[in-house]
Amino acid sequence: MRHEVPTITCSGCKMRDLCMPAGLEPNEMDRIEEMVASRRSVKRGEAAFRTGERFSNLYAVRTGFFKTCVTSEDGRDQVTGFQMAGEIMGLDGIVNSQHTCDAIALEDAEICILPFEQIEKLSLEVRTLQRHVHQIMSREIVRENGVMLLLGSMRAEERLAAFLLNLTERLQVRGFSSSELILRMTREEIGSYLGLKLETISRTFSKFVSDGVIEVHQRHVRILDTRALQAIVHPT
Amino acid sequence: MRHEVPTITCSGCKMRDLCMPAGLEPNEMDRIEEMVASRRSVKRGEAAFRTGERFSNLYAVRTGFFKTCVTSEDGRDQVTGFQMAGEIMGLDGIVNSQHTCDAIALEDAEICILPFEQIEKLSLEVRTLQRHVHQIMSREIVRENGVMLLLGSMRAEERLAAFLLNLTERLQVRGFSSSELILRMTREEIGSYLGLKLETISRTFSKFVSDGVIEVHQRHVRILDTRALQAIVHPT
DNA sequence: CGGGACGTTGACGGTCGTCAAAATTAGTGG
DNA sequence: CCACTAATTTTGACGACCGTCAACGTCCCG
Repeated sequence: MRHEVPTITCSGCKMRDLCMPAGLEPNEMDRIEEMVASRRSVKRGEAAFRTGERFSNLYAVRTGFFKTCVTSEDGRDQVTGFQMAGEIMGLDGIVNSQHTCDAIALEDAEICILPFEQIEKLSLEVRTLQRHVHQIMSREIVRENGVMLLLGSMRAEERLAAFLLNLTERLQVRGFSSSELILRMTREEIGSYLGLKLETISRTFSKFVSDGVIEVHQRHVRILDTRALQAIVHPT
Repeated sequence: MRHEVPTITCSGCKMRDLCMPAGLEPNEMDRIEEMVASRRSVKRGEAAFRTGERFSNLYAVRTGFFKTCVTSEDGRDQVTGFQMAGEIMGLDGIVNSQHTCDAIALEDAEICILPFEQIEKLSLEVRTLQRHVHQIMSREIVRENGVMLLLGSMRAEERLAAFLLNLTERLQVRGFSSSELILRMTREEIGSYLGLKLETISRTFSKFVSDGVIEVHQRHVRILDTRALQAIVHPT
C-alpha cells in the first residue's frame, strides 16, 4: 500500500535550508543524499507512523501537513503538534525503539524517510550533521516547553491567539503570507492541541471576528490586526 | 561564589546506572570521566543556570532536587519539570546556545558539569555515548508529550494523582519507598507544573486524605492506596 | 442530490480561579 | 535558644471561564 519513490535529492529540495544542516561540503551533501533513501506519499488521514510501531526512521515532511497525537491508556488523546514542510517527525521513537505517538497526514503529503541508523553512523563522521541532529531535538524540547506554558497558564483567547501567530510565523518562513492562512485541521484538533473543546475554539474565533481582529471563512483565516493578536497573547 | 570540586569519578557514583550509558568498555569509561570536568554545589534557591545564560554545559543532578521553569514575556511562569538524582538538565540550551529556562535547586544540591563540546567530540568516537545522548533527548521529548496530555485533558484530581505516581515511581527506581515521600516543592510549584492554582492543590490533597487514599503531614506524603490513585488517573 | 463530517450558537452547570482570613511552619536575627 | 516576621498552607465563599448538551446550519464528497 505504501508508495515509495526511490531516488531524490536534498540539494534540489526547496525545504533544504529548513531541513538540512547549512554549510555542508559538497561531498558531505552527497553522503547525506545517499542516506535519504526514499520518499513516501501519505494520503490524507493515513499515518506516517503509529504508536507501538517499531522505530527505525525519522521523517521529514516534504509537502503537506501532519498532526502528531498521543493517546492515554483510558483513550483520551492529545494533539502534541502540527508539522509542516521541512519539519522532522519521529524523535519520540528513539528512546525505546518504538513510536509513542501517531503522525497523521491532515492532507495528502510526502515525507522523506531518514533511516536513523544511518543518521547515527553518518553523524559520527560529519560533525555538521551531528550538531544538526542535536539542534533538532533541542528545538523540539524548547517548543514543548512553550506549549506547556500555554497549556498551564493561558486562557482560551490567549491560547488561540498564540496558536494563530505561531502558525503564521512558520508559514512566513516558508514564503507564505503572514496575514492569510488555510487551516488544515479541524476545530476539534485545534482544541485538542490547545487543551480546549471544539465549541470553545469556535466561540473564540467568533469573538475575534466580532472584535475585528481576524476574518474567518471556513478554514480560511485572514489576520486583520496582528498587533491585537499579540496583545491578546501578552496582556500587559 | 561557585564551589567547584575538580576530581570525581562516574564509576564510583551511585547514580551511574541512571546517568551514564551501560555497557561501556573500561577505557571508554575513563574517557567519559575525563570529560566530567567537575562538580558544583548549588544551594537551595540558587540556579544551576538561568534563562538567557550562554549554554555550554549539560548538568547531571548528583544529589538534591531541582525545578526547571520557563517565563513568558509578560511574566507568567511555568514549572516544566522536577529533576532528581541521575537526571540531566540543560538540553533546552543546545539549539540556540542559550538557556531558555531556569534550573533552581529546591534543596542544597550537587551537580556534575558536562561540557557539551566535549560530549559532542567524544560521542563521535564512542557510539554508546552517542546513542545515550540521543536517548536522553528523546526521553525528554516523550516526557513532555506526557505532560501535554496531562495539561490538555486531565482534571485536577487526575493531574495530582498522576503527579504523585510519577514521583514515587522515580523515587522507587532510586531505592526509596514507593509509598512514602517528602515533597521538595511548594504547593504553588506543584500547581504551576500541573496548570493549577495552589489552593486547588491544597484542596485536592485534602480530598485525597478524606478519601483515605493518602496521608499528608506538611510535605510528608504517605500513599495508602496506590490502586485508588491509579484509578483516579485512568477512570474506566 | 443526499448523507455525514464539520462548524456555529445558545442555555446551563461544574470545575477551578479569585479573594480573603486564619492557622501553621520556616527562617532570621538578637 | 527564643522571639518575631515572612512564607506557606488550609479553608470558605463566590464567581468566571469553559465544558456539556442540544439543535441547527454548512460544506464536502461520493
